[in-house]
Amino acid sequence: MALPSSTVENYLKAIYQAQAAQGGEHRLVPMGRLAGALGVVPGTATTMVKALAESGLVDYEPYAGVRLTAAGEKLAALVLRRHRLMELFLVQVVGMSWAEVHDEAERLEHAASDRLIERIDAMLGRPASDPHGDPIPDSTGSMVTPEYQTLLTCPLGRPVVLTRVTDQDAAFLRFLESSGLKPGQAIEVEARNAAADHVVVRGEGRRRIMIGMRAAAKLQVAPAAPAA
Amino acid sequence: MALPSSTVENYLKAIYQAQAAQGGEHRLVPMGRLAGALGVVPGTATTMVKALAESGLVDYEPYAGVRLTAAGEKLAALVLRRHRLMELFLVQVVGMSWAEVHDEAERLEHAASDRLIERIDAMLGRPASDPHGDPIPDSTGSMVTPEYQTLLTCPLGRPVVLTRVTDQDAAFLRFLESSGLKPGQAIEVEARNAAADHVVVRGEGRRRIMIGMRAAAKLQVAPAAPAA
DNA sequence: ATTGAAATTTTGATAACTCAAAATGCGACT
DNA sequence: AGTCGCATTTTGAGTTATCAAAATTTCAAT
Repeated sequence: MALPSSTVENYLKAIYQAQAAQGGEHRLVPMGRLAGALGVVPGTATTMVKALAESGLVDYEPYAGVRLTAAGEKLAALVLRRHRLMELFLVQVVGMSWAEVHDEAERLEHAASDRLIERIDAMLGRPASDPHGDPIPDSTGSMVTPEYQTLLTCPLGRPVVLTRVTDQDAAFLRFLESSGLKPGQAIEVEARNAAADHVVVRGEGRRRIMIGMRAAAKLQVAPAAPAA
Repeated sequence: MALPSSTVENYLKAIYQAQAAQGGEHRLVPMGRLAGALGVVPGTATTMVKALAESGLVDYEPYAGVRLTAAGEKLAALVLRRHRLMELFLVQVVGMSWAEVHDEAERLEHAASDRLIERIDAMLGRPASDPHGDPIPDSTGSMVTPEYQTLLTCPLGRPVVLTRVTDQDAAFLRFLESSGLKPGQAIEVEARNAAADHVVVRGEGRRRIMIGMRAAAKLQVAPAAPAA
C-alpha cells in the first residue's frame, strides 16, 4: 500500500476524533460533521469518503455516515501519535508556547519520517501524553485513554490534578496558560453555580479562577495523588 | 501573493542550485537539467516554468532555459534557509546523523512556519552554515558565499580546514563520516596523482585517506587558521 | 546549405482534490 | 399518509501537477 497522502491522513484523523468526541466507538460520523471539521463542502467529503471506503480504511453507509475500519483506525492513531509527539517536542525542546504548537504540528505531522518520530519519542522519554494531556499512541497505534472526570463532575472541595484539556483553540489555551491552568497543576473546585453558569476553581497558590461551564467541561481532572 | 506550493518552492530551489552549480549568476539553466534535478520529464518542467514565469518568479527563454528573477531568487534563498537551518537543527538538537538529515529536511522545509524557523535560528545561535558547510541565508534572503579552494586546487602539504562538502548523497556522506572528514576538520593534502585519479589526504590524527578526484573536487577547504 | 541528432515544446490524458449547484433521500411533523 | 426541510449525494467543472508520445526547434557537422 502506498503511503497515504496528507489529505487522507487528515480525513482519517478527523473521523477518529469525531468518533471519539461522540463517545461511541462504532457510531457513525455524519458527513456534515466531517465536512465541517475538515473545512470542505459536504459533497467533497462524500467523494473522499467513498474513496477511503474503496481502500478499506473506512466503512461508509450512504446517508448515514462513516466509521473507521481497524486498518483506518490504526493509521489514524499513528497520525495522532506523530501530531502529539511533535507538539510535546515543540514545547519541551524547541520552547514554543503551548498555545501555538497545534497548527505547527498539524503541518509537521505529515512531513516527519518514522525515524524522526522515533528519535523524538526516545528523546522525550516515551511520554504518555502531550502538552494538552492527550494520550500518545505507541508505535503500533495502540493507546490507553484514561477516563477522567471534568470540572463539572468532580467532587467539590477535594484536591485534584488537571490532567487534560480537550480544546485546541489558541485563545482558550492562552487564557488557561495565563491562569496557570496547565496539565499537571494541582487544583480544587470550590463551587459550582448553575444559575450563573460558572465554576469557581482554586488554582496555583490558591488563586481563585472563574470559568464558564462550557469551558469547565473541557478541563479534565484526576484525584490528586496522596502527598508523598 | 499566495504562498507558493511546495512544488513551486522545489522548482525555485532547484533552479537556484543549478544556477549556482554552473557558476554564472545570470546564465540560463537548460530545461533538461532542471527536469533531471527534479525527477520529472522535460515536458513537465517546461509547463511549470511557464507558470513560474507568469508569476514573475523566473525569466524563461524558450529553447534556451530559465533563470530566477530577483523575486524568485529571494524566495529560493528563503527555502534554502529553511532547509539548512532544519538540517543543522536535526543534527545538533535532535542528534540525527549527518547523512540522513537531507531527505528529512527536504520535507520539513515546506511545513515549518517562519516562527519555528526563527526559533530554531535563535536556538542555534544564528549559525552561518549548515552541517555540510553550506551557507545559511538570513531572514531577508541574503547570503554570503565564501569562495573556497577544493582538495584539487589547494596547496600541497599545507594545513587546511575542511569547510564545505558539495554533495548530499547519503552514501558519500557516510563514507566521509567514517573517514573523519567533516567540516571543521583540520586536514592536509599530501599528494595528487592524476594518473591514478586520486588525492591523498592526511586526516584526523594524520590518518591517510585516498579519495578519487571526482570526489575530491566536492570537498572545499580554507587555509588553516594560525594556531592560537 | 542540408541534414541529423538531441533538446525542447506541444498535445492529449490522467490522478487527486476541490467547489457550486442541482437532484435526491430521509425523517419529522402535522 | 403527505409534505416540508434538511442532510446528503450527484453532476459538471476547475486547479495543480504529472506523464507519454508526437511535433518542433536548434545546432553542429557535413
